[in-house]
Amino acid sequence: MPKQIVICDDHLLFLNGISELLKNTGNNYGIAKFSDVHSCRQHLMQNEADVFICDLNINHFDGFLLLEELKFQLKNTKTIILTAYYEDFLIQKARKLGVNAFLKKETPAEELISVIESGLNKEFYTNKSYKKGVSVYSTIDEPIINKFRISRQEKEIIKLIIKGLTSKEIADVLFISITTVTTHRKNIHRKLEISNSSSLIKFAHENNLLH
Amino acid sequence: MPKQIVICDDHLLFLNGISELLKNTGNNYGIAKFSDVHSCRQHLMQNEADVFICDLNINHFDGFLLLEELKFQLKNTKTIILTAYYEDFLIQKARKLGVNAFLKKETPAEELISVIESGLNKEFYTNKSYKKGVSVYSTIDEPIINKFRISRQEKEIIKLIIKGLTSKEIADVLFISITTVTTHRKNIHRKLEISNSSSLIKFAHENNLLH
DNA sequence: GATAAAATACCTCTTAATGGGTATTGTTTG
DNA sequence: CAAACAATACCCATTAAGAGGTATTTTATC
Repeated sequence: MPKQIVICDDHLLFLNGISELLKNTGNNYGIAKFSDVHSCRQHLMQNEADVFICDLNINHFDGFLLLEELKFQLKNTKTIILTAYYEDFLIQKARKLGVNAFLKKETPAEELISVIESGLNKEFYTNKSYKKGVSVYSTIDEPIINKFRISRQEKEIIKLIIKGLTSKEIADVLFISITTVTTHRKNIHRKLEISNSSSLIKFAHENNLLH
Repeated sequence: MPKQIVICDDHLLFLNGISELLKNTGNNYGIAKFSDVHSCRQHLMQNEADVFICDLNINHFDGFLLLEELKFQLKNTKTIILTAYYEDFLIQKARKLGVNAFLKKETPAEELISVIESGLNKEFYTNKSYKKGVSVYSTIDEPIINKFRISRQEKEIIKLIIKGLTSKEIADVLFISITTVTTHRKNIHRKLEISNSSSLIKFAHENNLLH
């Protein structure tokens, strides 16, 4: 199930840029983007979002106001403030408002994605260089792929399965025998404790091991 | 020959976002991105760029200074200032400095690309409606499912396939015969012009039809 | 150089999926 | 009320995938 992400930022290039960025993570996010508060509010009142990312200063409209207004609609939504203004009092205000994360726009994409992907809990996250006694999302999970000891070639085959290739086609593009592909698929299934390719693809998507 | 574009902005998300945006235009741009002035300067002194996009305020370093410093290296380069600060005096300053365009970050991607693609001349461009300030923009990626005439039950079955269920299991949870499930799968394949469940899942993810 | 891990490949058997049909019963809609 | 669509269900045959093995070669790694 892809996460539904709503982004509100009046910087169109930023809005489109971040949207492309998230689309290309392979996480298959459903993305709704808004550059004005009004249509964004309307959307959030009618649709449940998993993640809501917003700027603080959207066409001179206070992002905090929007968050307060939509407090009820956003109770099951991870809220992330993404802004150029990272003053301590703003961070504290966000925290009190129940915002889940406060990120500056200098944040590396990896960090943003890890915040998006971490479970919705009631902890508060902000960029590490600005933590002052605030709790930080505890773990940036090390690649699950290592945990399951999926090898390079196995990973390669997973990618091709996800692309929709059959074992025969995979054998052809990797210049190996179809029986070898079969063996790899078998080993992958054993390691991940699954028994069909749909579950494999599900696993791959959930654990973000697709590039 | 693909255009070589150099981008300098300390907002990493913006930097990466805009980079993805430009990569996905199909214009085959060569893109070098920098979040600090020093490595950017070094790059520009050694490599010729077709387009140089920079912020004015890169880690508190004045973008104008960088442009002045590199005036000689940039004589054949289209220079674009892309910034959140669009004060009149900044625009005039940029103009005097020989900058080719001054864009605010609210600029639509199309406008940026058209500036990049327009020939290098000595004219000066800035956003036409920059006094008005209100650029409204919102899109929600509309379900492609209607286009392919996937029915409610077919969609239900797609969702269960994605969950990793077999036809037998799907039949059980939907209280229908396994042959019915088979028929539905067949019809789905025909409509989407695919021939295995991996491709189906890929399609579903790409077109965001899983919720 | 020994050992472990990875990659290769085959055999056999079973189960699942796919693609070609046909056909009945509702449901919706112009 | 027809016509179109959706949902149901079965037949047939073929192909693909999955699960149990075994086994050789190549590649790291200690």
